[in-house]
Amino acid sequence: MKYTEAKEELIQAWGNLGYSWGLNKTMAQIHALLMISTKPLSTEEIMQELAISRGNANMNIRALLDWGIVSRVSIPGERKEYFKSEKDTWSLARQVARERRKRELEPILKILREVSEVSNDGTDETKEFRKVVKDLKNFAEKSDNLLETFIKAEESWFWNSIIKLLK
Amino acid sequence: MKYTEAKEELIQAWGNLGYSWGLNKTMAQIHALLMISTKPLSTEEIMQELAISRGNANMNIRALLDWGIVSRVSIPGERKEYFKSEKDTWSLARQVARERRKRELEPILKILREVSEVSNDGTDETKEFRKVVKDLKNFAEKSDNLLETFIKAEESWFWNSIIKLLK
DNA sequence: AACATGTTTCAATAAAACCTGAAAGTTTCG
DNA sequence: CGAAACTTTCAGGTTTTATTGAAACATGTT
Repeated sequence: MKYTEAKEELIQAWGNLGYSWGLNKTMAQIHALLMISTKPLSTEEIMQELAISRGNANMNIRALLDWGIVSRVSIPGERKEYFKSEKDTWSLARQVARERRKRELEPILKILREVSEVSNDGTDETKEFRKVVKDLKNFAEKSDNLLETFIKAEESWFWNSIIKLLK
Repeated sequence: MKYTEAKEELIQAWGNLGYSWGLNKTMAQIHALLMISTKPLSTEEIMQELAISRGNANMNIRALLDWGIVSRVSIPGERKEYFKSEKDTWSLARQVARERRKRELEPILKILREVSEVSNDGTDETKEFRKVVKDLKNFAEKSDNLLETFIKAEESWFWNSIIKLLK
């Protein structure tokens, strides 16, 4: 397989995967581009490679900075801004986990805590509701702890434990 | 907090969460409804509760059946079909993990395996590309194994191991 | 067969998400 | 200051995705 073809395909696939991780397609594609680039890229270069507009490039780069998985790089003597991606897959995953925890798990936990205060009026509906919410809360809290551990863990420690688990 | 209010809020929140799990909003809301219902519901009842059309209800119920997290129930003497959700949070999570693995992780693994065959022409670009792909592949494979274990695991065994991990 | 009861499909429509490009804004430097 | 170099914003246009509702389809029942 040729390089340009492989590159094309990876960017495409990354676009889809990123999408299911809560990024959007373009965001994920910019990220893929930066992942495989040997050097930081400017907005200009990104626009060109992906054939997207300046506004689009700008907005999605900002979103990536927001997620904390891309950073600005200044090159001495140049006024343009350049961008590079965190390349270590492990830190990348940790960062994504951190964001998703903040954006998704925490809000639902908040709601679950709120609605678990529903007044018990003795009807079956309420009883069932309380039961379901309790279970969900329990699960969500366990997941939250697990995620937190993941986020804080060292790579080697984590995988070693997991490998033990898998055996 | 009153029941109807709590119910409303939970359905709303579940809609959002479900969305970030790869379901769509309505699908997730139907699911929430079935989770807290004390009895199986008919299409009619679902339409009413969520104020959605028949077509919409039908399509999303089908999608939930497809994901394997909702099942049909027939009530003797009734012609209508009723639906109920798997209520055990743990099996639910397992089922979602199973589907997402199939729908997301496997496709990207396939691509990663393909593009890792990129011919090494000695340029820096190719070198970097091969390195990145190798790392990603490694990570994706580890995740795949972990997911598989999760999917196959017994609840108690899994959480016990995790609790040990967390300590 | 005609009817009643329920389910599925799908073309049209509506809503949401996304992208563009030009204009406005900012920073740097002579 | 004023111009050049670069970045950000945002109204309007495009694409994608979700929803409706009515017609077609099934499956009994009389």
